[in-house]
Amino acid sequence: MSRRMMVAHPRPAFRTLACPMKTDELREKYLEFFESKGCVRRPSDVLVPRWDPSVLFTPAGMNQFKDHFLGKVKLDFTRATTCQKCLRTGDIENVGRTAFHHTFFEMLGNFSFGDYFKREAINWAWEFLTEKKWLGLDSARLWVSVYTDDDEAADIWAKDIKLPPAKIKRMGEDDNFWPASAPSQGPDGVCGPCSEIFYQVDDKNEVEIWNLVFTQFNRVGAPPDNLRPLPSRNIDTGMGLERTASVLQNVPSNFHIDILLPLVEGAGDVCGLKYDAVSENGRRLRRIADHTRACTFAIHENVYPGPNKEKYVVKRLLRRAVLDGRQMGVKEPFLHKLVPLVAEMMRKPYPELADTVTRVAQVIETEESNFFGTIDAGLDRIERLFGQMKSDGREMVSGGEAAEMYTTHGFPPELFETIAAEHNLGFDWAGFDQEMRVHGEESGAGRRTELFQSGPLDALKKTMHGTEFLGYETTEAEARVVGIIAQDELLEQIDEIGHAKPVCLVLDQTPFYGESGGQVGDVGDISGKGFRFEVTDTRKDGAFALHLGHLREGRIESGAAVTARVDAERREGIRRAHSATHLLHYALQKHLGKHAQQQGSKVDRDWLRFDFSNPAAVSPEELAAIEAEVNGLVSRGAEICWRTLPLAKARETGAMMLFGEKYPDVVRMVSIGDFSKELCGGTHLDNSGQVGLFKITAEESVSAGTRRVVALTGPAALDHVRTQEAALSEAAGILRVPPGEVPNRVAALLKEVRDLKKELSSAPQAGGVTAEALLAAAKQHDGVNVVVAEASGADAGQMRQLIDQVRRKASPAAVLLGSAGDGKVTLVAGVSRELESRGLHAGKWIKAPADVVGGRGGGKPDMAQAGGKHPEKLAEALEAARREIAALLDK
RNA sequence: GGGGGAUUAGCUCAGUUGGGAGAGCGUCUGGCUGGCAGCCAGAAGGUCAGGGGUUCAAGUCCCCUAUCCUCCA
Repeated sequence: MSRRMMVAHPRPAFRTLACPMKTDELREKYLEFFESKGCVRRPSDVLVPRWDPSVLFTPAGMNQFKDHFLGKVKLDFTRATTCQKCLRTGDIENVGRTAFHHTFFEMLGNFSFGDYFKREAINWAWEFLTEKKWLGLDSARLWVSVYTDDDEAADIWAKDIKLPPAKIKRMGEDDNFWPASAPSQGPDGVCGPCSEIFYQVDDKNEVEIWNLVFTQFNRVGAPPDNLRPLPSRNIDTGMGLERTASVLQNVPSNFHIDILLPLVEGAGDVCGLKYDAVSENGRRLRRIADHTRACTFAIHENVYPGPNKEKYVVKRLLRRAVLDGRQMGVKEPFLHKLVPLVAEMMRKPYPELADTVTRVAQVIETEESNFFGTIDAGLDRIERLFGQMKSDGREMVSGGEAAEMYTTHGFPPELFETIAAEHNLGFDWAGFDQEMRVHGEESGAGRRTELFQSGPLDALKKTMHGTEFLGYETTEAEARVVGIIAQDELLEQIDEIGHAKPVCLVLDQTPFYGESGGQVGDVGDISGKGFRFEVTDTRKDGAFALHLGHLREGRIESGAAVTARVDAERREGIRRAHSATHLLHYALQKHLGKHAQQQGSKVDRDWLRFDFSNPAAVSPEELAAIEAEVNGLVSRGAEICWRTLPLAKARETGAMMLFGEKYPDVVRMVSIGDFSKELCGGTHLDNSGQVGLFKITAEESVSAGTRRVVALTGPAALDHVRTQEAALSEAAGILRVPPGEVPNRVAALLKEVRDLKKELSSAPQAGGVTAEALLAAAKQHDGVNVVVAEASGADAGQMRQLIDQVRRKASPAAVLLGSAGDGKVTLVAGVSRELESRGLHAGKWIKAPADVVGGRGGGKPDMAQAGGKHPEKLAEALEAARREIAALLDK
């Protein structure tokens, strides 16, 4: 993206076209046009591609086709077109400042996988842009760029399109190559030149609206001669939806198109301001609109604000937008009010947003409140800091202080600066930036995973669609070995018994369930002529089931016929837990409300963990009701069945589906009785009665707004109940009461213990020594009551109390007590406060006796404490104390 | 994944070179009082997150664990 297109401030909107094309219309026309060219229209991929570890968010239209481009999958089609929702944070600083930067945006694309190439891509782009039937843009305002030595593309623009040479600019690899600067700087791999199409708005402003990427090379190493032609050349184009809409609608900023302007103005409404495009607040409102849109989509896909990865991005976007509001004077959560408007603006292409408006708004509101809380806590801290600065005579908040407030307490520097200015104090931005750089380095630059990974399965993926799953009907089946993978390599055979690392077998078909949808993978064994392989876990890679385990006997060759046997008893437990999970999901929604949607789930052998959204802890009463509900459904013996159907049909039936989850075109729907319908690939019971018993064992928090329930089924549930029962009856036995009386008895015992403790500590004497007795033994010395005595059996606390009593009753007094026991000596000394002025110091006094017993000590002037290791010398120590106090008083 | 911070009464938090566990709010009791956080007096309430170590002595210093907050990747 070139920087020339940036404008400091968008001009106010003006409309000259009588009936400019709506954004929704543009999106539809684009897809329609490329369908007419033979492209298959595919839905937008999810915004958060959990299957792709190399990115946090979908950054471009081609992302969902990575494997297609690399020939890693068997192709069902060779031409495609999409409108893809994307999120990028690379240029986040520019959002709101320029006319064309977003975090969230949509990209219109057409793609060719070894099918059409430059000529078609260029001709069709031009046709779509200029033909009256499509966009009908004035061709005089269009010009293009091509890669410096891409004569082929330049030729097509010149000869086919008949663009004059002045309108074909040649640019270098930093502008017109993908990835940028790839020839000289890498990375190695698939790459190619590109050609950009610009629209000239006026004398000064231009907009890049379309980028055509021609992936035709494989880069190998450093130049020269490092670009090798690819046998199969691809097309990857991206047209910015918002940019093109701004051109069509003749508005100077993306933020003023029909699907964004209402949102910007709405942001003004919830902040109590009128939108003014050229003001500072205008910039803030645009940023709020953008970030809210981005977060609404991300949260819709169940990415909640959190401490790392994509969750952190959402959190940062939200807080930035809230800060903008706060800087404009808003002191209460407001962002969440914009969610319905986002859903409304995006209703045409993404109707599903409407289903989650309430939940998304609630998540945002919670985060807003948290952030306001963070700010309030920070304000207290800043108040103290300012006080300190005033007394130190400092007038500038240092970078270190600002950075600490930000990195440790989350207090935004922009707000810090504002508040400092209100107190007539400066703010050291340069120092702050420096500190943040250091912090960033300390946090370490995380290794980035390679964009295009290759694996041992790639060869298989080119020839097979995947492993056929037979596990719904059976736990045992005949199959053929199609792949053996050990140490990341595809092998023809393996005969090493007891490989240290697990080996992976791929079969053409299998009864083994690979871990997915929360259900754990199956275990069991795979055997054939002369060998046995123990399966310890089953996972999935795309449509392939990977049987992980160890060879126990013989030798396996690729192509061998095998019998695959799942541990059927374990599978039974998993089935019970999985069906019970669906029952629980239903019961939670019935008792807590529709918002109690699944957030995550783990299904193991007669054990399940279920996370769901709920604002607060589930009360014990509600929990009991939910458990009873599930057991009621179990005893009803409802039939469980499943069928496959098109995704759209499934949605119509109202089946439970997870928002933002990537579902295939044909889905499997599991129904229990007439109440539960969920899209699910897991293995289930035939009848709900087979669950046996359902027992909730825990309810806890996972993160803000999400609760977790852990439960057991079948034999495990029964075991759990029995264990609890046994513990209770054992306790009852010890207490010699019936089990029902245990709580009362324990409460009574606790009270008794507490009362006895209190009685003991408030006893007027400790170790047989009383304050009165000590007073009686007091010796007058120079008008001071001096008491030095042994208080055997008293601990330090009790001796302190005794000293206090003596001091109160016979001030002025100097008291030192000692007690011996268990190999050590404890000494405590105290003097009346008025004696401090005579130079008396308990801490100094106590040193003399402490020396005698081989210890040290110290304390405050009026009370000190010491200890030693020679109990037998206590008497000697006390004598030393008497001498010392006499000396001190005589001074 | 890394850095910083927190964890003390029901809640919000103080707690200085290691040496008597505190405040405000809330609760309870008694008294006073026409109001908007009523006022006065008194009381109850603590495994200072858990575990280990250093020390005569640890809320305080060191190590480990857990949970939470926060920034960065």
